[in-house]
Amino acid sequence: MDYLNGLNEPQYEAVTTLQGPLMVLAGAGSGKTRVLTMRIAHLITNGVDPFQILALTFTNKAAKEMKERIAKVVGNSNARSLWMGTFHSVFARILRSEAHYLGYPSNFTIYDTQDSLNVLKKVLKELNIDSDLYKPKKVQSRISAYKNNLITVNAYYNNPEVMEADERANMKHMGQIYQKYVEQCFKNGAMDFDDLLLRTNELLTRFPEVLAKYQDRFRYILVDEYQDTNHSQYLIVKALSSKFENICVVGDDAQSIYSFRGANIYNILNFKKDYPDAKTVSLEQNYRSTQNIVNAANVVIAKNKAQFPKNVFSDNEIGDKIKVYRSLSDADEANFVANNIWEQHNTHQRKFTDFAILYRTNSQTRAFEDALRRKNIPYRVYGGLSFYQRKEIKDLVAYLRILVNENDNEALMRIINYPARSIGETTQNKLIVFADSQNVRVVDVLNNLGQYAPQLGLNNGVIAKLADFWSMIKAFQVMLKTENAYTVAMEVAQRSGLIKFLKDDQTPEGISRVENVQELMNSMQGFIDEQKQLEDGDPSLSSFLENIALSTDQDKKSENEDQVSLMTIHLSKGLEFPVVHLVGLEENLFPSFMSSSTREELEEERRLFYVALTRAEKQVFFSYAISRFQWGKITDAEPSRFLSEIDAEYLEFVNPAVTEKKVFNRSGLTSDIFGDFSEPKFVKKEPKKTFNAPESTIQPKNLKPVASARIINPSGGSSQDIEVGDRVRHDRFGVGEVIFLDGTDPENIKAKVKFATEGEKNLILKFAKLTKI
DNA sequence: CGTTAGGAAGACGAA
DNA sequence: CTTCCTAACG
Repeated sequence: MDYLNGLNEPQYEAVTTLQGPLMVLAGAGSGKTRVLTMRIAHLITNGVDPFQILALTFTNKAAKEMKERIAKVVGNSNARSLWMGTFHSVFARILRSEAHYLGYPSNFTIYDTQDSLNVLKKVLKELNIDSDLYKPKKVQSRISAYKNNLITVNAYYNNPEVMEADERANMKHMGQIYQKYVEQCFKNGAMDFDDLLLRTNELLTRFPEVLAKYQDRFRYILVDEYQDTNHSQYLIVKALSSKFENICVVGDDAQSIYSFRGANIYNILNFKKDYPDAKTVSLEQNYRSTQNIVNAANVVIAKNKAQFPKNVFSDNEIGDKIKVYRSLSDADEANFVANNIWEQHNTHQRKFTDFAILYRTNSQTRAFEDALRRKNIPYRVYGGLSFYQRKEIKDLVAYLRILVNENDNEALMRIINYPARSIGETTQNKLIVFADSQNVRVVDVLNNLGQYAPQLGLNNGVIAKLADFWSMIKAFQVMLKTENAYTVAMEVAQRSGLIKFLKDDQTPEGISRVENVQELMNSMQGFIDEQKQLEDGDPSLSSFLENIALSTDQDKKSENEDQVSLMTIHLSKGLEFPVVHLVGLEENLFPSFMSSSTREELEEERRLFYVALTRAEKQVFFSYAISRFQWGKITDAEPSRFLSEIDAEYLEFVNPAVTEKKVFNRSGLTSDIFGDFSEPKFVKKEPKKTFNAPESTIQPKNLKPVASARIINPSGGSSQDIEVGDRVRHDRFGVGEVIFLDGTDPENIKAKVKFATEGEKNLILKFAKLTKI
């Protein structure tokens, strides 16, 4: 049992308490993952069948890593039979095998947020509901809230409270919309993310024999990140564990950051009420960060009211103070960060992977990408528009989805005329209207085209096109019975005309789309190979589709490349980095303007701040800008209140040096710049245009990132200095050389460029979108 | 039927 | 600024 060596006292207790309810309050960096893995290993070495252990993690990547670590202690075959994964993936798997209870096909499609939004938009249109009053996103989040609170359509109509709330919000048609949306998803054989949990609850409550089966199987249940579970997840865990009560939850109330998607911090705060016999263990020693970082984080989080009292501490070195950098603009901030990383890389022997840039919103990435790219610093952006949300990927995936579940009307309508095959809007509408009138699905009409054709009111040419299209799909389906998923997908990509269509577009965007499709094919091949090696692996197409539907950005494996990580704070949960740049510390950005109205919202923002801070091992850099380019114009900003919540003793203000003096030579300003956060008024007096240096007025497109082809979000738009003699690319005129620059007003600099093919052109830099090459 | 230009509206976080 | 949607044209 040498794996127990080296655990501290509370860790040891958490690992060796195997029976009964247990709550482990694990502060940031307190060795939580280690405790979880060792506890599972300990269960197995004490004779528990791994098959009877269910471990719910926050990401699939975490599950995978934990399994590997467990395997090292108890061996591969033992670790393999563990049930381990996210709520969504574990219960999707269970729902597939029990789908018949609910009237669902076992090959149901999983709709992501985008898919479900599309369904909703159609529902709103069909019901003739004004989408100005009923913003699809708003409607979607309300429906999500119903589902997460187990308010089914029936329950909705029996719940005057909720109905009244909707009426007060001027949304009295919500019930109608909700019902239609659920019906449509059911008809499509599809579940959205919330359904995976809601339907699991339905399964467990309506069918006692199913509940009993899984209660008996999962005798030991562990839940990681318990503070971020929602009501629906809470009930699933409660139901499954109620027989044996061997339930171990691990979490940190100070790190609850997902209430916007229904997470309920009271699940963890009230654990003792649910299980009065529960034992509580607190892991308070932080092994990750310096004392300075831990102390600063403690000071901030102490401002929150709703939390367990705790005393997180570090025995590590005291460490550097947190450096605070005040910048003039978002571009300036990005330059500071890039310079800083560059310098530390060169002088302190740090690898690029040691650095993380954490921000509140995805839209902040661009400035940093530009700055890093200009310095040739390799980086990788996590999150944002994820790979699988790209249009070209969704298009190909829609074809594949149809093969697995032809009832998936969303997928069908997406591809029926893509690439264009003359099945236009009019035809599509006729199909839909007709299918509705016959109370069948569009796919049923296609399957019985001969029978229905006379009634459709379409001419023979169009009918032939429909028949062609559908026989192609049918051929793919037949092929799928004998060939593997990769072969079929390749055939689909080619025969559907998708690849050809994409290849016709020779713009850099078009080329990258083809590469993306190629990348999807590669990842599919990789998935198949991986699954084949697993004893219980499933290399089928439907398995692949489920995998990508539930994949997270963290799940994508890093290539072991030396790259700076860029991500939102939400995505950084559970990760750690030697050096963290926490950027955009401004009021209305962080805390977000959407979340500063109530105390609850503000406390969550503060927890988010806490999470960001505690990602760092050695060094933290804060930065904020006093003006920022957003919504197409420059906006003034004040420093975030979180900065003023940290005692000055933990902070150090960095001199912003040259840029500042260049722009501000007015006396007095530079001297008190770092003084007073509480008096932001002088910030507002700053002249706005001064920040608009030439670099921010040039917006070249299609900059190829130097980092690598793996960058998730390589869309262009950047700023850079252009000088006489530079070689540049213009969207229309091609490549040329800058021969003359004219003008001092940054808004209005003209450039004379000699193009190879087009001759000399006078261009206004602001509009010309030149790319330096 | 398909493409494109132009206008309106949208932006916090994400399985 | 970007994305989405509609209107007009080819």
